[in-house]
Amino acid sequence: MSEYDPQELESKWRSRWREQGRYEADPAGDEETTFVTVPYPYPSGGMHIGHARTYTVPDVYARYRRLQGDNVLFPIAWHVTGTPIIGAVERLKKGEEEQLDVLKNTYNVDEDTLQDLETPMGFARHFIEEHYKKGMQDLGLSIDWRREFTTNDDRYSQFISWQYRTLKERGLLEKGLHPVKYCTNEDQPVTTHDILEGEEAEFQEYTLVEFGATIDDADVTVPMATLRPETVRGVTNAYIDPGAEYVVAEVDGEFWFVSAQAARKLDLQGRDVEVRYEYSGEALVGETVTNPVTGDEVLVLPAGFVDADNATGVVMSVPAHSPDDYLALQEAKADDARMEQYGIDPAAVDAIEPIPILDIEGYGDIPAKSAVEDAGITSSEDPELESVTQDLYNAEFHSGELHDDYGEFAGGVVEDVRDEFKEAYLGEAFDTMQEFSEEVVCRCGGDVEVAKQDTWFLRYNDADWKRKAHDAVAQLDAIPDNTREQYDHTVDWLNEWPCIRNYGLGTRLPWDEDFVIEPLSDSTIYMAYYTIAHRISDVPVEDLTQEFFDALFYGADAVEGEAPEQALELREEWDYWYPVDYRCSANDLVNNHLTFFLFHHAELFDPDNWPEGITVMGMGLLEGEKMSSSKGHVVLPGEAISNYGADTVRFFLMNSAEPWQDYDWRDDQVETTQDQLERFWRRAREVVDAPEGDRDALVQADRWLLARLQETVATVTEAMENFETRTASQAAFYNLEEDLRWYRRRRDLDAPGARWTQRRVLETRLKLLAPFTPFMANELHEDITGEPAEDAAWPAVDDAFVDESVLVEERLVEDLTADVNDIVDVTDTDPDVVRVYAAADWKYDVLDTVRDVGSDVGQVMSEVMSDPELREKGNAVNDLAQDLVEFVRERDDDELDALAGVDERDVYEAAADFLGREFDATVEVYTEGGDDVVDPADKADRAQPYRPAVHIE
RNA sequence: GCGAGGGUAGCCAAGCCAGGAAACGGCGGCGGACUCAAGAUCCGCUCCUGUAGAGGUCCAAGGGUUCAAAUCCCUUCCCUCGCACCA
Repeated sequence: MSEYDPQELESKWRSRWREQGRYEADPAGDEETTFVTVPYPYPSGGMHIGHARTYTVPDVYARYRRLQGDNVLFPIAWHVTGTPIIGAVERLKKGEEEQLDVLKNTYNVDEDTLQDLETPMGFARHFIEEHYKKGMQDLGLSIDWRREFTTNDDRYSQFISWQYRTLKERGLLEKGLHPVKYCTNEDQPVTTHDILEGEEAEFQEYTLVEFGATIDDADVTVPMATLRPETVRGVTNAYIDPGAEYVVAEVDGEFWFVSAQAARKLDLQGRDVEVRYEYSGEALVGETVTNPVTGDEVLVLPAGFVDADNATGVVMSVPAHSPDDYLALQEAKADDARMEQYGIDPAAVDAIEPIPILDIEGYGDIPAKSAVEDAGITSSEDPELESVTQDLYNAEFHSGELHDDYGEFAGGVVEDVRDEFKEAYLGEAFDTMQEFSEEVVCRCGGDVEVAKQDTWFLRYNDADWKRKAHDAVAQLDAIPDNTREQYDHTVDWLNEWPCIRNYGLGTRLPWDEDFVIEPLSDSTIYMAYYTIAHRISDVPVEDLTQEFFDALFYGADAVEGEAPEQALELREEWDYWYPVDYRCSANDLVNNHLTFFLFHHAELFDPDNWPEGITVMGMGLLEGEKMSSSKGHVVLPGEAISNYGADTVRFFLMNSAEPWQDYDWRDDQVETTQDQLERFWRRAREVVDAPEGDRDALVQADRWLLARLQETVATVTEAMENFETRTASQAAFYNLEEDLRWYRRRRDLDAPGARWTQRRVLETRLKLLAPFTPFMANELHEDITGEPAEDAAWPAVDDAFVDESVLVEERLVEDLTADVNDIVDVTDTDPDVVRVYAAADWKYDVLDTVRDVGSDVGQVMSEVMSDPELREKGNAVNDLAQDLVEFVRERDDDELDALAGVDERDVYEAAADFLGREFDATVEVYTEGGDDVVDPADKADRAQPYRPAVHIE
């Protein structure tokens, strides 16, 4: 194959790998093992180029470790747990346009196939086979395909059941009430995907301040909802919507006056609610209510802005700290008629004054007043009010200091004391209820409310468990290293995690089949399942008992009586591969999946089997923008590969950024990459087809290139160890290419020594590139040596070619060439003669002195001036010493030592022919002050050690 | 707001941890070589000034430490990601 035809080349290697089962890995001798994993894909849609990188990073590492002689396992499976696939199928069955558009136009599903997608597993199967699996195979991922499974498989479920029974036995699962999104129309919990409006809504916990009131001669509680419980001492009055429906309901045995909607919500939130009487809001207007904290009696005023459908429908007013309340109070004071209409004495309203409860810098004594006045706001309709309010709330939260009457909380900053303050009154003056931050509507059109449901939690807040998780973080190779603190932070921050859902694919909770274990909770230790996935199918499902997995993971001693033999056989597989060496994953999973992964390993396995490393990956952009399958803004791997070839796609993805950095797929850049690979191919073919050459005929330029090659090998190897795919591929491809560019100028490429050198460089380079562009590299390597690169060994630095002095010598020639070039450029002359003057001997003596004495110019001078011969030269020595101090400072000792062994004049004489060709001129080399020196322009004395003077004419 | 990361020439991007070169590469642009021509390839230039390899001004902004700062410290501004029951 002489033309570069990636499609033909790549399909040939794909079938070869498939036929050979090339990447099927089994326990063998006692060689090193490497086990890399990547989160199994979720096939609720197709694969795009962003996924391609996620899977290529571990593949590149896997291929690298194989070249290093490891037995490498790289498996994959399919995550189908949960509701997204089910949701997608439902939208398809309903004939939703957007969904059909994505399926047909983005993922090219044809009309006939659509009906196969109408069952969840049918849907998943389609995307697994037609997109993910095909995409992965086209990319040339070195996956052991015998081990694939889905998380809906019976045997997998038995494994997950074992995990959850074990956690329950260890007290790490707990049952409790938890807020969920609940559709009041369908009477069931809903997920984000079911929500039409308010997808971003958050759960908010309101504090209910239990004011006392008397209604129809009966004592009732009027719970007023607030997000700022600490303002309770600043309440001057309350507001209610006089036209809305309210009720007195018995809530957990107490009589509460709340809006009709609030009574229903409280019912959903696990309260025992019985509605006893119905009222309109007006019933409370003009009454007084008693502040449970201060004992103050305050007036209830009518207000249209109160929303009976938010929280309890009754709010307390804190005009000193809420711009809204302040303005509402001003408006109430100004509207005597309205007050009278509700039977309220306007004088009583006029008497209401704001009560400040905290101090903040930058605002007056009454912050809400000064905030409103400074902004020139006079009406509650002013659009600027919202941002003024937000600013004040932020300022109060972060820097407001509570007044003295707050007792133990006095002087405290709101941010620090709010929760404690609230805690102190809970059960007495305070209660709580949940509410969304915005309105939420179900796709069915029904109203979604917060409901509390019995749920099972994973107790990530367990102190012992947290400690073990921290230990797992501590022994982890976190790549990049700054992710380590993110794991620690997440471990500390994680609280109880509800680990079940009401419906969806996956594993049923073993002791309560109504619930299914949710996706982030059934994917924490499944890497262990890979080690046995291809053999566990020989075990009948019913034999996969608790004892079976106990024996498998904890050994024969962990079970009473005879351990199942098959379990012990599988245990050997597990022992052989575990632990996971590296898990490669997206950086947005640090906060949940990856930390869960650490938690569960830390609990269920010994430290020896804890994960050894995690590499996180950055986001992919497409032409500078976020990819989005719903907008069709994606590139499918299949398209990219058929346009450019898999090697180009892989190389671009690995080379454009390090794995943890964000990268940008840009078509023009990918095209350039393809051109570069094609150029590489052409050049490589020339070398392959040329005679082998002769190692004994090496000259300076050959030794230089071979020395550079050794540096490259060292750089690439170190980078590969650290997952620095960009550094590695840049060094192996671009940096070496630059060296070759110089080499081609310097050397007659047909000379036997050059032939040998080029072959050696190519062969080594193909091995270095094999993890990145396996198709091309294997093909060329096989052409040149008879075996594919992947069957060879990773190159080691060859000491025979490590040569610092040849490197510095060549550097002198490069510098000289660049200098002459500069002069030619600036003077705009085409030289006939180039004269090069190496520095006089005494100048090297000054250099030696500088090296001995150090960088203090004064000291260097006094040393130098003690030599009478040098003293004669006066200023020239002074200038030189200054320059040489700089020169020495900028170089390390190795380089200076190497330079010290170089005879500059010899180097320039040897390069004279080359320079002559470069500039089409005669090149003459002299030594400054030599007997034969020809120096018409008086340039020679400008020579410095390793910086020859130059004259052109 | 909290946690993490970032702001480098027209664009992408390295250097920053271990201070010492107008600052690696690539793309784009300009000029030249080769060619009938195009493509490919090769060479040079691409912050400002400059007919001798130089000088000047630079790494978000401002201040500081140092003989020396893109790099260390402080302040400010801006951007990205995450902040949970979505996977």
